[in-house]
Formats: sequence, structure tokens, C-alpha cells
Amino acid sequence: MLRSVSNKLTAFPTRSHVSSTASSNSWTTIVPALARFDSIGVLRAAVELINDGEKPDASPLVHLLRVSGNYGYVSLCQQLHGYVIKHGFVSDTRVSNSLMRSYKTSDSLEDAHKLFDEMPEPDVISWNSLVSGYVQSGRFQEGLCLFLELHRSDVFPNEFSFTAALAACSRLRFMRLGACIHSKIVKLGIEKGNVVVGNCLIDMYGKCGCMDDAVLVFQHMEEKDTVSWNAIVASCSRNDELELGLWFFHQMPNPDTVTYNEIIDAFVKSRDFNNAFEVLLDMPNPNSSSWNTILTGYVNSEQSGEATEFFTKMHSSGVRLDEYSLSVVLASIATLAVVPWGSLIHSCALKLGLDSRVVVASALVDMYSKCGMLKDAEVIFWTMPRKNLIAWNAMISAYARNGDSTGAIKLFNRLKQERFMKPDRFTFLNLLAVCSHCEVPMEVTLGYFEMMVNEYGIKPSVEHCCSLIRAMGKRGEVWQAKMVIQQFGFGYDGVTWRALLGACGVRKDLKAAKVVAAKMIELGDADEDEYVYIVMSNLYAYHERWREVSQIRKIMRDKGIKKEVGSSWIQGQNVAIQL
DNA sequence: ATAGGGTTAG
Repeated sequence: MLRSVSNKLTAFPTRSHVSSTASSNSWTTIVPALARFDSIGVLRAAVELINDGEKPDASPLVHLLRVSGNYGYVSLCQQLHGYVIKHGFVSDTRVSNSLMRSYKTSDSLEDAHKLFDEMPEPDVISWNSLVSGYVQSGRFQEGLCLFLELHRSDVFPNEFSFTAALAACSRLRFMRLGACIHSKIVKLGIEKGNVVVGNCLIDMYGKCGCMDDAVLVFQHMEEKDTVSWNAIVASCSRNDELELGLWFFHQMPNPDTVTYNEIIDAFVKSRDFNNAFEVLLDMPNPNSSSWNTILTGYVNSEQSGEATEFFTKMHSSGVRLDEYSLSVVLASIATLAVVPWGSLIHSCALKLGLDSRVVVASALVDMYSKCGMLKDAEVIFWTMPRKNLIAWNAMISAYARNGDSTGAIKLFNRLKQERFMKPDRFTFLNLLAVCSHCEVPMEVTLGYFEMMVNEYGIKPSVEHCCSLIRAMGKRGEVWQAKMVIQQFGFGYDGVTWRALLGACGVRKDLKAAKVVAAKMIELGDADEDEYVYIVMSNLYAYHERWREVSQIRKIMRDKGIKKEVGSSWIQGQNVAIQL
């Protein structure tokens, strides 16, 4: 954690050649300046003051740490940490807590946790700071574990302790734990008189799908602020209660940009793009989010063409494009696989300086891989300054999609070596998919499946099992695959049989296919039926059983099933996005 | 001189 053993703070460029302004400064003038505004100039002066031998006490140090943390000067924070240790400030919880905050804001959560572990007597603020650090960086489970640990410690939690924990429950859809925390809050008498706690409760119930409880909390709040109203409107929109949401909206005293964005989102979720667009044009202060909401709506409802058109409109209207605008439009381009548009957005990202943001870079990896440009995806991935699990998964799925099982497995092994990074169900989904599609030995595939269940405690989903079934079926282990289907209780799920039938089709195993097809017809899912007929007619044709082929073709004609003509999705012309 | 912790939108 500590890199500097020098007595001087060197991380921050000081202006030693300039006639020192520091001599005229002192902590009495610097501290109020640091307190009033985060300025690099004042920070520089403070660092010079320390290097000139003026010893700060706790308060200036707290300010210094806050400002250097806000600017992301990790190295300076680390050197100040050294200073703090050397001059015996570690036992000062205020100083240590502000050090923790600096590490958090400069994305060094691990350093913050280490410091926390070294603190002799962490107080409730230290705990809250660390819990919220985990929650804010998306590590919800770890945050909740710490929160529960706080309850077992001798430190007494306060209202601040609950808000981050509730936020984590919201994101994880942990309704039962959230409700437990709610009852604890009521017991401690915190519920009334704290707006933020109430807001978190509304949000938690809303995100967990408990609309009624969200409304109850809202109605019982003695004091409501804009966030409370926004949270209840958001809960309505999330739970497809457009009318109720509008009802709250019309009662709201002072709607702000977030409120209007929620209303846009509510319309978008009910596929009412006209009203969404009308709100966007009528609202007082639309921002990037307002536009992004509609853009996301198009992508989510699989209207990629509309999405790219809308993006062009955003650009020509002078809307400030942010990392979300770019990542969403990249997702729509990825489904269209129009390479020139993708490159255009890539250069747009470079120009805006957003290309190394995790969401943008992950979207670029995904876009290039869906356009079949694996090498470009690799370059983006390896040049990312920070990678989260989504980025790793995007790259593994890039290999999987392009049939490179060696690449996928290699990258998976790299991921396993990463500290603080744990493969999740999506990682294994891609890994198992590539194993089932390529010539990966069955025992290797089974090994990953078992690793997922035993080592990482991930419950296999239908999709995971389908990959396993496909892998077995392709190797002629149809009966074993049938056992997997039964064993995991997916016997009534047409998708699993479909996977097996597909595998039989690959192996040209007519005998096994007939058994599986009969099972699928018995389940009677219309969409699956269609697939059965196509696979079976191809199989009969392969075995030159023309009588059966014409019988099946007749059934297909009667049912109006048509065979899609195979074609490539990659497009390479007609640049329609104008930037 | 003396400001370490919390919530809502894509």
C-alpha cells in the first residue's frame, strides 16, 4: 500500500523554482481555502507547506486527503498515508476515515479495506464508509456481509448504516433481507424522521417487486422530499403501473429532471414511444439521461434501426453524448452488425475521451465480436485500464461466439487468477456454450460444470444444462443427456429437449432424434414444434428417406411453417449514421 | 483553521 519512504511528498508536482508562495501561507489560511473549494492550487500549496516542514495536525490532513482523493491522486494519498503513520495519526479515527474515503474515491477499495483492518478502533463511520464503498462499486454481497458483521461487532449501527445495506438489497432483489432490515429500522425508531432511510425503503420494495409495500412506506413518511417522490414514481414504472405512476406524478409538488426521466421511462416500458418523446420535448431541463432512456427503450424492444436513427437525432440536436449513450447505441449496432457504424461510434468514443470507460469498452468488445472482428475485440479488451466482470465476460463470450474454445478457456484461466474477480453464471454460460459447440473433451466440459456448482456455488440454470446436454448429445451420449434433463427437473422444459434434438441433428442420429422429437411433440409447444419439423425433415433427407421428408414437408405447409434461408448478418456498406 | 459515513433516472 505504501510506496514512498521519502520524507518529501513527491507524487504531486510542486513548483520549487517559483518564488515560494508557501512561505506566506500557513495552515490558518490553507485550511479554510481547502474547506471551501477543491482547488489544485490550494492542494499544491498545502503539499509545499508540508515539504517545508510545517507539520499539519488532524484537520488539515483530513482536508488534504479529501481533496487529493477527489482528484484521484492515488499516489499522493498513499504518501499522505505514510505521513499519517509516521506522525502517529493512525489512531485518529477521523484521519483514518478520511484516508479510507480517499482510497474509495480513487477506486482502491482494497486499500480502504486493508486500512480498516489495521484501525485499532474503527467507529460506526468507518464501518458505514466501507459498507457503502462496496455497495457503490457494485459488490453488493460483500457489502451486505460487512453490514451483518457490523451487527455482530460492539459498534452500534445508526441510520447511515442501513441506507447502504438497503441499497444493496434493492440491487440484489433480496426482499426478505430488506424486510428484516426494515423491521430492525422500525425497532430502533429510525423510520420516522429520516427521509433518506424512507427513500431507500421505497426503492428497495419497488425494485423487489413489492409495489404495495413501497406505497405504504411512502404514505407513512412524515416528510417527503423530491427523491421520495421520484422513488415512488420509479417503483410504479418498474412494476408496470403506468397509471399509478402518472397519478403520483401529477400530485408531486416540484418535479425535477429525474422525475421527468422516470415518466419517460414509464412510457418507454409500456412501448408508448410517442408519449415518451412528447415528455422529452416538453420537459424543462432534459439531459443526456432523458435521451438515453428512449434510446435504451428502442434497444430493449429490439428496434435497433430506430435506435441508431434516434442516436443520429441526439447527435444532431446537440445532446451531450455520454458513456451510456455510446454503449447503448453500440449494443444496437452489434445486433445489426454494421461494421462501419461500429467504427464510427468507436472514433466518436475516442474523440469524446470515453473509449476507456468500462461500459463503453465492454460494449466495443461485444460489438466487434458480434461483427466477427475478434482481433479488434482483443485489442480493446487488453488495453482497458480497468476491467470489471462484465468486460471479462464480454471477451469470453467473444471467443465463444467466434468458435474459439482455446481462446475462451485461456481467458477463463486468466480470470481465475485475478484477485478480487470471481466468475459468475454468465461466465460459465459462455464457457459451457463454447465447450458444447467445439471439440472440447467431455470430461473437461463436465469439469467446468462441476467447478461452477461445487467451487463457486452457482445453481445451474436451464441454459447451463442445455450446453451440457448439447455437448453430450453431440458425442452420442443421448441417454446420459436425457438423465441430465430429468436430474435437474427440466423434463417439462421444451428448451432442453430442443438442445438435445439439435445435437442429434448434428450427429445425424435419426434413431435418437425420433425419440426426442416424440417427447417434444408430446409437450406440445408450438414454437418448439416448428423446430422439430425442420430438424426431422433435414435428418430424413440426409438419410434419403424421401417418403418421410415429403410427409413432414406437407405438415409444415399445412401449419404454415417456412424454412428460413441461411444468410450472413455482417453488413459493410451504407453508412447511415451521420456524425 | 477545525465539513470522516447515506437515497432516486439510463
